[in-house]
Amino acid sequence: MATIYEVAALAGVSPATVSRVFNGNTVSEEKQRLVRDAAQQLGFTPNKTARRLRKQSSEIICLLVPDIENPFFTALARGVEDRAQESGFSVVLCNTDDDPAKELRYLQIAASEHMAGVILSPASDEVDLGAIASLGRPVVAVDRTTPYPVDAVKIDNRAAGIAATTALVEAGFRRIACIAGPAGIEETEDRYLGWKQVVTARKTLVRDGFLQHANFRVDGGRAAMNALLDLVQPPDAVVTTNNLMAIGALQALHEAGIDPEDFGVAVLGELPYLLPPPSSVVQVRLPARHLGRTAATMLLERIGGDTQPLRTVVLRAEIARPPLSL
Amino acid sequence: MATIYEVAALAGVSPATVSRVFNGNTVSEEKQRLVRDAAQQLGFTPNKTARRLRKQSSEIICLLVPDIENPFFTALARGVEDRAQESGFSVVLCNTDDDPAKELRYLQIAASEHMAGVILSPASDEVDLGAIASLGRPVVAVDRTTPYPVDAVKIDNRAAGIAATTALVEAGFRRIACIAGPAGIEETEDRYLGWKQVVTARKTLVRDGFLQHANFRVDGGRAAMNALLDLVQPPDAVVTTNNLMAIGALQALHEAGIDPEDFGVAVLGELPYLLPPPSSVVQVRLPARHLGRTAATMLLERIGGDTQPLRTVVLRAEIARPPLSL
DNA sequence: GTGCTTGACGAAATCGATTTCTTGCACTTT
DNA sequence: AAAGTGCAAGAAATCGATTTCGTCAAGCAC
Repeated sequence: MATIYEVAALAGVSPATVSRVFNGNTVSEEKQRLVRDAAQQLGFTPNKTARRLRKQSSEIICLLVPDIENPFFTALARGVEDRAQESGFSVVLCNTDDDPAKELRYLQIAASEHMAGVILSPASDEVDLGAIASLGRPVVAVDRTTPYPVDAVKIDNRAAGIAATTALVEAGFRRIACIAGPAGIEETEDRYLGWKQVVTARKTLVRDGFLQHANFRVDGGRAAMNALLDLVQPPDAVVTTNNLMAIGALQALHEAGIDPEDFGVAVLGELPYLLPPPSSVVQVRLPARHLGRTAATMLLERIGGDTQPLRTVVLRAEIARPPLSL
Repeated sequence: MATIYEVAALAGVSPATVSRVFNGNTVSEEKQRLVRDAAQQLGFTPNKTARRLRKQSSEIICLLVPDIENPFFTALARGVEDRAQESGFSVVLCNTDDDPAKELRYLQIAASEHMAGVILSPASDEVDLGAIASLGRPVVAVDRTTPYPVDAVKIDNRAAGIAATTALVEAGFRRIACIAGPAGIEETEDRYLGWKQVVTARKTLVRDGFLQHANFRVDGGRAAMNALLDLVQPPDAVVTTNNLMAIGALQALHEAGIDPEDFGVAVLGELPYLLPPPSSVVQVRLPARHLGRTAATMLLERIGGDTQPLRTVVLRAEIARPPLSL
């Protein structure tokens, strides 16, 4: 890899001039040409590490998501990536497994790697954004918020919960349960509140045990569904607060030999790659990609020096009935 | 962020000593303690950028995949990540969209960022590994190989194709078509050859048009399936060479009102999150995660200075019949 | 006691860019 | 003509670590 010094030597100028050529500063036409020719000839690419050390910043955005295998988050990542590319930034995607320790570790890396900013879906309320914050690096929370004063992009989770539940009520179901995520995660908490609001307002039957907490994964959804089916008076429909848990719930229904046409299922999120789902499945589409794109836009604005007051952007989910893209 | 100089000043030693403490060199007990205390007190973390500039290398692995939204590749990424973590390495995940230009761009970034090594699924045969290679950074090709002399981990694609097709034959299907990926990609080429070998050996009926090429995505699979169904004498079964195309094919079947029980479908790959697939769907499990883990292991060995001759590890796919994990 | 080895450790060079000073020259301005 | 202004461009400092080199003292052999 050629260095700026070799280019300078070949072009017969000082290294400073070479740097100026590549950073848009005032250099005479004459020397510009000399430098560019020399650079071309040597196949010179500026060394990012050296530049970063000097400038104390880079063109890399760190994206922290809890589960890279969840299509919701990969779609979100695509949104971030597309937007970042447009501005010449690269994205580093890191998987936290919803583990605060891993999360902290990546945040420290982001800091010591001089990354330009961080977009994250916090694993818990206790995220320590101290290190990043003290460096003055911008942070945008996405999908979930944090107690720290940072910009955020989220979904109107309660409205989504309301929409999903209402759809089930209107489809004629009267004993609607809810499979929510782990207690304490705001995102799922709000969705569950949406459910609660509707079942209360519509005076549908709610029994003890109709609210199940599960981890966000397929197995959690399945276990929760089984628990619901084991109730003395089981529900006739269920709202699941994320996509993977819905899959688990549908699997459990299938195993129990229940015809999905007879059991209402509403999902907050999309069922990825699903073959025609039973027509009673209601999907509330979460704009994952758009969420990512918006977060990236906000982050880039901050990186660019924008100092307007903190913002929280709330995106609305749209309800979709099957057959969706079919 | 505290620097090594501040720590040195506080501990009353030279910066060199501080560095030595954190790099396992000979330092007296006494000063070790002094330095560690000082570091602790200041919350010192070594600046990775400076270190990288000096050492001309980092602890970051670059992983290039063609489609981050394909569960096959996220599983692979998990494998890489898990292994990397064990050795204290971080993984940067980049999406090439099967676009050689994007790929090249990322490879250049990997080079100028002094990343420790690269694991990639090449978008095409024309990948230019020149830049990376000339830096002496190790590269491991995964899932697909390249003409460049690098280590590789792949799947026995032909065997997988054979297994899938054979299963259909044994299930009694006699007009078996194949939906392959884009022509020219070795990975899909081999799988298709497996199909060809079996249909030839078993003398099943093969018509013009029974081999369809498609992009690797859902829409491609659907279009190909529709083309097959439009044939005058359509097939009674199909082998699809990747997971997403299978989804598309199944969608097309559904739209055409064909009962999936009557139409044989075999997939090279797993159908993610699928509700109980029609019992005639044969899935050949591709060990994606393991593929990633193996590639990471090989790369880390090279990074560690291993100079054994080039290796190509071939992993065998295992055939699975539904209901799989259900 | 002299000479030699060994080990701890400080001084200074180094990685490769960016950026601040400075210098020198051309060109106005009065 | 002297002084002031502006601008291109080189010299050198800087970012924060690692590493080479050299010094000094302790330990050991003869």
